[in-house]
Amino acid sequence: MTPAYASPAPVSPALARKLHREITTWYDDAQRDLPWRRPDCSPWGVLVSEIMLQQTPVVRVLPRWSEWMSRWPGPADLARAPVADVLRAWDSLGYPRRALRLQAAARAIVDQHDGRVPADHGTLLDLPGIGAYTAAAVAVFAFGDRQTVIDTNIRRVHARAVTGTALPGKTLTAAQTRLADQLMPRDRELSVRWNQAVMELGALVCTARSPKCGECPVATDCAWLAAGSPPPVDSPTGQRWHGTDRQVRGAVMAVLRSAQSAVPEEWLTVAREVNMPPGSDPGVDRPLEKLLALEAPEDQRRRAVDGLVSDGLAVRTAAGLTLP
DNA sequence: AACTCGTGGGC
DNA sequence: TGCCCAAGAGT
Repeated sequence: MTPAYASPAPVSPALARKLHREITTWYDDAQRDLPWRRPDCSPWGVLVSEIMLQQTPVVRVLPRWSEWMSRWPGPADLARAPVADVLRAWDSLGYPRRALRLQAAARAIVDQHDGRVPADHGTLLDLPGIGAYTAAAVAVFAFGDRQTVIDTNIRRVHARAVTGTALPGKTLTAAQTRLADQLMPRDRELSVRWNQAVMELGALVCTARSPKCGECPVATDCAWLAAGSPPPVDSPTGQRWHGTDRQVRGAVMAVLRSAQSAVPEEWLTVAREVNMPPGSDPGVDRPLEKLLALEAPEDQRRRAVDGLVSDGLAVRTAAGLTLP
């Protein structure tokens, strides 16, 4: 009986060892000098970087991470910070509830783990905002554990080099997890470098668009290249961004971050012809104009505001909306 | 399993 | 310009 699910062809130990050698050797020279990779970076610094890097490019994270770490060097520092300060420090990194969850994780670390970042994968998984990827990443990069790290870069490298497809698809499959496990070096220290190296290869060379196959250390092993670099099978187009609740939420959050005082809710929900607010609150004018310029009806704006309130990203007061 | 949740840069 | 993408998590 053939199982109903597709099982990946096993990777020969010889090929696996060749990939380990070629990619980790490449990494020794090519790796970027990122602050959260330095030996003196604390586990907390690694955790903060991993949360910020969720769906957010490295170049945008770098300055925010540095400010964040000098302001809140440890979990206890962040745990006692005002939420509004946290959301303003998050700035425009996007997905601001990550900032809320990071602070919730800091409080859990203080309350339940004596103020120290847990080293155990399962314990990390229980913290808010930490899923399978981030738990593995912290266990590996902060504590040198042997865990299989699977992010979008690693999935793409595996898809091309081993499976022979251009892109891995949107969701992580069980077959991809099995393949990643198969490819993991048995040796703990090598496995740590392997995780780092494959991720870096995906970020710098084996990129989603215009991969630099001429610079790839495993070009001669690559199943996708050998197959003639077939184009990706087109995936269903996702939701448009223009005119969505998300766009409105983002614009409202930008107003609240820049506001010195509560913002009347009508300013945030009116669709057109607003009496532009008096310039008494310098800084809000620009984000307020951007919000107003969006093509979104009032009911959508109200829905977006309600969503922010129910997510704890904003609070209603008598004077209007503010950060928590 | 399919959706939601921000933001800005590249092509 | 419009679309795709970036060290995902939670529901």
